[in-house]
Amino acid sequence: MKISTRGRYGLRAMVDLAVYEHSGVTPLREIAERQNISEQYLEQLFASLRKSGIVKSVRGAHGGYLLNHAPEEITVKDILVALEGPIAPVDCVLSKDARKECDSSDGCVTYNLWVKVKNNIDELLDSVKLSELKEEYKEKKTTDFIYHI
Amino acid sequence: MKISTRGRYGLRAMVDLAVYEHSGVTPLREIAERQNISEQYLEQLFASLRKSGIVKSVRGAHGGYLLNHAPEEITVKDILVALEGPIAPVDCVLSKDARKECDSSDGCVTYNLWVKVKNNIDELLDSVKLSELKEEYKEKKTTDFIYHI
DNA sequence: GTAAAGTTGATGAAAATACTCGGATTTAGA
DNA sequence: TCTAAATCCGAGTATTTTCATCAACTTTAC
Repeated sequence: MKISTRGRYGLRAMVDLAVYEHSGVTPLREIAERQNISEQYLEQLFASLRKSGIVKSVRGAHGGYLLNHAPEEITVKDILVALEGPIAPVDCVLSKDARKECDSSDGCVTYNLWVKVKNNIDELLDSVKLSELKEEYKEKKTTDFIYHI
Repeated sequence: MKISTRGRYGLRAMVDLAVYEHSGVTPLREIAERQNISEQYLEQLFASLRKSGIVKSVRGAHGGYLLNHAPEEITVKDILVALEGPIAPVDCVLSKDARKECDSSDGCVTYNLWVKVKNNIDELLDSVKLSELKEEYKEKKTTDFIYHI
């Protein structure tokens, strides 16, 4: 029941991208440096994010990535789903097909439980916007600054 | 963000054990047959369940396993934690030590989010008792019976 | 034209997970 | 007392997932 590094790194990178958005496109090299994540690994993650329409890319020299929507309109769930696929404790809650695969010798007594868990997580992840994490990040930076005087 | 087969199989096995509890000890062979899970794999799972004090064992011929508490007093969370370890989306929400390991170059902006997710799941899994799943199972069986007339 | 930057696919190492095997120990009952 | 049925235990294997790297290619600013 863990979020993989794809999700964790990717979310951190997205917060970083949102924070530095005002200065135009951001090349992965910068995010890699600031967040201490391998640039080539970030390439993989951003390929997924781009295909999901969460970021857009500008190719060529001085290119990089941009948010494709305002941070208020991007949820944590959007980002995690793009990176990890659907968030579900078990596959059978995702589709009828997956449910059929289920070895139903238990009559799926646990099915309702897993549905509840999935809905709970979905709702929570959907309620947190990228903009909120962005503000938190900026506050944190300020606090660090004051602290180090 | 998946529950492993340890958790899924183990939970099913526990529901089975609860349903057939009235007839005394239940050997793994029976659970394995009814639930279609390898008996040897079940041995591993029940070793964990026993060490966590959720079930107790009776060795020797005509031995088997028993619930160590009433089904009303066993929660789904108890079972999953015994089988999979602590349920947390990321390690840093589990202890101060784990948090220190965290590569804090992001100032842990995502920390609060993960704490919320963990608490949410914890609360939900804690609220569902084994007795509820047991009743669901029995209802399901009855329905199946009527349906097949 | 060239250097910077994104794009893509292949691949490999490491870790976690799922599952098996063989044998030791315990115990009820013939 | 012997045997069959169980748990108990440690190791070992196979598969899958995760993490990361590399190389070749395309696009574009200057």
